[in-house]
Amino acid sequence: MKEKDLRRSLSVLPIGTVMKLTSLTARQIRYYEEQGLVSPERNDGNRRMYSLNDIDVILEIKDYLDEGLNIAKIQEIYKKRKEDNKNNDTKELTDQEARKILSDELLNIGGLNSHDAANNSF
DNA sequence: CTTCTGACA
DNA sequence: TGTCAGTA
Repeated sequence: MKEKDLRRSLSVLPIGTVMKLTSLTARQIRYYEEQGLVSPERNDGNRRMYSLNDIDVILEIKDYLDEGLNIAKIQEIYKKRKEDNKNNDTKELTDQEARKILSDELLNIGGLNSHDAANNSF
């Protein structure tokens, strides 16, 4: 599985492709990099080259944003996720661990929704 | 033509 | 965020 992982980490997509794949504007994509959420390489002429991994991350960012999270929250989530990866560096994620990470992220989302006062209807 | 940085409404 | 300017 390392071959695919390596390929997935190859930065070969110009920002124009990322725009089409994520339905985001170049402005937003660059902004997310500014916030440290993605780290595209800089090949020729100082141009950003994204990897499939980056696409995945950006898509996730878009999802979180859609759920009402701000950049700060997303940064926290990724920071926590990084620490989690440090914890189990040599072994694969068990289903339980994956669940824990996901629920933890969802917890972060739910605990900070200030825009859904209407949700009190249940 | 496509992308980059900085800046302003 | 959108968008314009001046480059590379």
